[in-house]
Amino acid sequence: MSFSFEVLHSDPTGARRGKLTTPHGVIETPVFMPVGTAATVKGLTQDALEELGAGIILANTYHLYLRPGHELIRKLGGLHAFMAWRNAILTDSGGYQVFSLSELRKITDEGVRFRSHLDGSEHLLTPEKAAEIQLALGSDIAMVLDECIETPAPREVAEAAVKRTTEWARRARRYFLDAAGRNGGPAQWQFGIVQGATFADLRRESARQLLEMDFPGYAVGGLAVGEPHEVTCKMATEVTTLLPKERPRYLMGVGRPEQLADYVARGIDMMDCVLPTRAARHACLYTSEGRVLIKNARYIEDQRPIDPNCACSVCRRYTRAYLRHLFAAGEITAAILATHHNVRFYLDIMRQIREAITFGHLANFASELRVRYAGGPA
RNA sequence: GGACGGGUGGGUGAGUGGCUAAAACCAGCAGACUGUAAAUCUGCCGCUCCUUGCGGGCUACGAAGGUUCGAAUCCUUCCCCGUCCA
Repeated sequence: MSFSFEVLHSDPTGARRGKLTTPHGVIETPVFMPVGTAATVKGLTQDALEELGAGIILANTYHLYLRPGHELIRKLGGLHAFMAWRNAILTDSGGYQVFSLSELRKITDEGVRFRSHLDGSEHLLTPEKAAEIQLALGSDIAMVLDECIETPAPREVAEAAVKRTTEWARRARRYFLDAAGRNGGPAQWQFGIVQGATFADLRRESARQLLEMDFPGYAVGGLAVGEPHEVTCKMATEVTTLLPKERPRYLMGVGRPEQLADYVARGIDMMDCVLPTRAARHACLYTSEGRVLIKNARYIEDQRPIDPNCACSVCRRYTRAYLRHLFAAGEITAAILATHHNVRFYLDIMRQIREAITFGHLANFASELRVRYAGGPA
C-alpha cells in the first residue's frame, strides 16, 4: 500500500473533506493529529489512542535524535515497531525547536547548531540530517527543516527566514529523493513548509518557491505563535489559494478548539497541537460549553461528568469532583483521564467538521462552535 | 524534683534589637499554556480602609510584665512541649 490523497467533498467555504492513504492506514481529513514528541502522546497508551480513533500522530525528529537516537530506532525496526503503533506517524523536522529553543541554538546557512537541552552537548541539524533522521525513523510523513521565527517579526527577518527555508527545502528534497531512489522508491512522503511570518506577499512567495519542488503535501508553518487568530486565518488563506487542490495542506501547531473549523474553512486538511494534551496535564479540560479549569474549588462537589455532551469513557464513568480530587492530590491518573477526554474532544470536533463539510454546513458549525464555546464553564 | 533544648502566620520551618506583616517550601485561591526543555509556569495568600499607593489603620511570633526612641529578637515570672538525669 502506498500514498495518495483524494478530495471527496468541498464546502462553499473552501473546506475539503478527503482521504489520505498511507502504508499505515487511511485517514479521513480534515484530521487533527495528537502530538507525541518523544514517541508517546503524554498520558495515553497506544491502546487508548486507538480507542480514541487517532489515525495519525506526530513525533519529533530533534527529540528522538537526541534520545534514544534514530539509529537505535532504525535498528529496532523503525518508529512504528519501536513504539508499537500501527497507524500513521508524521515527524516534525526540528524546525519548531529553532524557534522554541532559541536560547540553545545558532542558525547558519548550513543548518542549526543546537546545544542539547538534555546534557548540553552540541549537535548540528542540517536539512539533510533532518531528512536522514526521519528516513531512519520511518515515519509516514516527514517534514523539511524550516526556519520558524517569532511573530511579529521585522520584514527583513521574515524575508531572510523565507529565503533560508526555501534553500533548506531544496536541499532536503534533493537528499530525500536521492535516498528514496537508492531504495527503489519513496516509502515516505515529504512535505514542504511555507514560512513568511505575517506578510501576505512573503507567504505567497514562499509557497510559489516550494511548489517548484513538487512536494506531495504542503504545510503552513510559523503561525499561531502570538499573532491574532484573524491573521493566522488570513495567512492560511493566502497560502492555500495558491496550493494545488489535489494535495494535502497542513497548518502546523494549531489550534484552540473553537478555531479548528476556521482553519478548515481556509482549506486546511491537517492540524496538530499540543494544547489538548498539555492543557489536560495542567487541569484545563475542553468541553462543548467551554473550558473547565477542574482544579477550581467550585467543582469540589460537582457530580456531573466533565462534559455532559461527551461520550468518552472518562465522561461516562467519572465525575468532576473525582477529577478535581485527583488533580489536587497530584495523582498521575488525573493527567491520564484529562488527556483522554481532551483528545477525544478534539477528535470529536474533527468528526463534526467532516460531517459539516459533507452537508455544506461548515460555516454554521464554525460559528456555532465559537458561540457555544464562549459560553464559558458550565 | 533536676539539667538541657524548644514554643514563629493553615502546616513544616528561617529569622536572634530597626531594612520584618515576618525568608523558603507546602497547603489554599486564581490564571496562563497553540509543529511539547512543560505532571510546567505566573499572580495572590493576617484583617481592614480608601484618593489602589513601593498608601493608611489595626492585629500578630506561647502568656503576662519589663528594658529600649524601637522587641519575634534582650530581661523577669508563668504556662506548655521534647530529651536526658533522679
